[in-house]
Amino acid sequence: MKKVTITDVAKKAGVSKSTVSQYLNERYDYMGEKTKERIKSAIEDLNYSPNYLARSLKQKQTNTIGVIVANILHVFSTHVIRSIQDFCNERHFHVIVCNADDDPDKEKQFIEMLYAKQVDGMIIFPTGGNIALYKKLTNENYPIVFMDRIVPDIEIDTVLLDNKKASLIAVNNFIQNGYRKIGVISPPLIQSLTPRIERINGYKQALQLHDIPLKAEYIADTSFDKVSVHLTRMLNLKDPPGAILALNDLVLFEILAFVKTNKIRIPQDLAIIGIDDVIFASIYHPSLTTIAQPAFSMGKKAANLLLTKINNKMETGDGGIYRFEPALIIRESL
Amino acid sequence: MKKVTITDVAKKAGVSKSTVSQYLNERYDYMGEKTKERIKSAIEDLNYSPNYLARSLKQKQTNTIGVIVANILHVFSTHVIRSIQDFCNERHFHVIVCNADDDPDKEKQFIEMLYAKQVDGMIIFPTGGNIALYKKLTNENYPIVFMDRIVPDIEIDTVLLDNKKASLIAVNNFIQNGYRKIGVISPPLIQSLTPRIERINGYKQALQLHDIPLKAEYIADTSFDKVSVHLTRMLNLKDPPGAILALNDLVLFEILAFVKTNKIRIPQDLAIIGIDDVIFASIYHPSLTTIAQPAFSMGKKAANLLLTKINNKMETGDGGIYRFEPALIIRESL
DNA sequence: CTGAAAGCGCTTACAG
DNA sequence: CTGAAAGCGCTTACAG
Repeated sequence: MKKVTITDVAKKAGVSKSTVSQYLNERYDYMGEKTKERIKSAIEDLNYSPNYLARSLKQKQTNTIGVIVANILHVFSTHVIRSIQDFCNERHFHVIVCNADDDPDKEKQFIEMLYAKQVDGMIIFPTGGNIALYKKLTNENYPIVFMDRIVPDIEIDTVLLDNKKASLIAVNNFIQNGYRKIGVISPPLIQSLTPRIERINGYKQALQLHDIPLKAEYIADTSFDKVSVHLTRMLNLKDPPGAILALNDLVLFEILAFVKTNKIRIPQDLAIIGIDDVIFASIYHPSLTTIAQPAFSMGKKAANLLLTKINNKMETGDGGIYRFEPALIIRESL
Repeated sequence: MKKVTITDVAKKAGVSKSTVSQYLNERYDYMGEKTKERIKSAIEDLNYSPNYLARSLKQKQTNTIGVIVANILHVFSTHVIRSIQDFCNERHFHVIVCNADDDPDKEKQFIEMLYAKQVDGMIIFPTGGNIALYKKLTNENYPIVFMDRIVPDIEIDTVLLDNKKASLIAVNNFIQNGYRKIGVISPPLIQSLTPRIERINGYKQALQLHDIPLKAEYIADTSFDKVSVHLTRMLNLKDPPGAILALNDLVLFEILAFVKTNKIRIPQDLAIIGIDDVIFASIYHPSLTTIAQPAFSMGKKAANLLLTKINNKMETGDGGIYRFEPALIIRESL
């Protein structure tokens, strides 16, 4: 079953390959009607489907982009990916998604693979562990957009949440509702992970603005499997927090698991706000007040920035930072 | 910023392109040590990265597969995709995911695009609306695996849940717990959507096995936005059901939303089992008894079948049906 | 209005 | 042990 090529079509239609190619690319400018017809029916008869690989090789454009996500387990990643796909598919771009699993080595491999496959550009949730590689790509003007995390000293457009504001809003909301003993649980505070750092800073700043002294015992920075340990510790303090800010969806999940096994009542025993609007927030009992990231807008923005770069062959971008507004969704958990 | 090609490397190393190519493909059989070294350092000096597009064109293999999912909103789809990706990435295959959105036209477009891009094979959650196209591909021995849905009269390997059994297990569990008035809510029963049809049949069969007469009023087949309407109707029956089987995750979600707004207590007022083990099942209050699909094994199986076909250039498969066992996860919702 | 020719960046028999 | 040549399936100036 050998594939039918443009040569077969040309032969069948009694014209040259060039003419068939013109036809395929809709450059009809000077093409005779009968020629068009003959090519059309030859294509149908032979059931010809052009080989985009060959075209891409020649045109140096694959109409494909790569997305390398640091960790696919976050709802945020999922939503961003979906929105990138929607945006790109409408514009006849394909997207290849890779999950780096927070591992810089994997990230490196994926970047190199995608690059070798000649994808026209990449949207990366950077692990932060491949500075040299990021630099190399920007130096040669390769289209890249970063998502969610800022990499210092690199001139790449970056789309992310106004993370500090997310925490500010959350803490303010607690305070407005009468809570002053406010704890926070964060995943490990690694310097390169912008959202965590900024959110913790926002939390601290918000307390200071309200003249509430920071308490180290109210702050936990922990891997997911140890969330319950820290909660136990906090809630057994002489003066335990009455409210907890969950720094992201996975932390929130662990907190809710803890709450369930320990029969803690929300919000009577513990008020909760989570950053990331998890899908079950509205049906949970009580429904959960959350800070939503506009993941769809953010994905769309990143895709738009990238495709614009690809189409205009502009410089890789000025390292602009595009901040998106978090949205407080008030429900019943405080 | 022109790209460096194999010709540049050859020139720099003072050998021919052929030799560089041999080197790249690790055919060192007869290659002199000094030659190897020279090529190696030339590659490093020039920062050369081979163009896989050109290689693919020549070798007629792209090391990329396509996945076309009927509807990405289901957890099941998400998990299957993740598992396909993991499996493929380990084997240095890339995957391009497309969401057909339950629209046969979109599905057709995606199939044709992916085909034109020369992906080595596809895993499809078929909408069922493109029989001619599926046939065409199998006729030319193109590697395809179907997921989740059976398309009649087509010889394509298909991986799916033992759906009937899923319902049987659920209904049996209700009965063992003393429930005999058991309702079911299903998304629209379109003939081509195997899971729904089989699950409804399983539900009916299970009742018959226990000599419980079927009641049409206990069965709702409805779009998601009308789930609450049907629930209202059912629960206002003179003899309302005391238990409800949610046929998939999205239906379950709607039921839980209804339960919340109407302050219905689970399981006292209504017992629930959902097919699909939603992520929040364990932390929900009460935690939810579900029937889990082994989505990861299923994705892996599909990927494995496909890659085997691709590597062996075997016939497109005998139309084997690979059924996976549903697993009852007992929690507290009945 | 259409065709011949060169070329995209590789790989692969084959010759020596 | 290495190189010249042909070819993968397209596109694109350019000639006529």
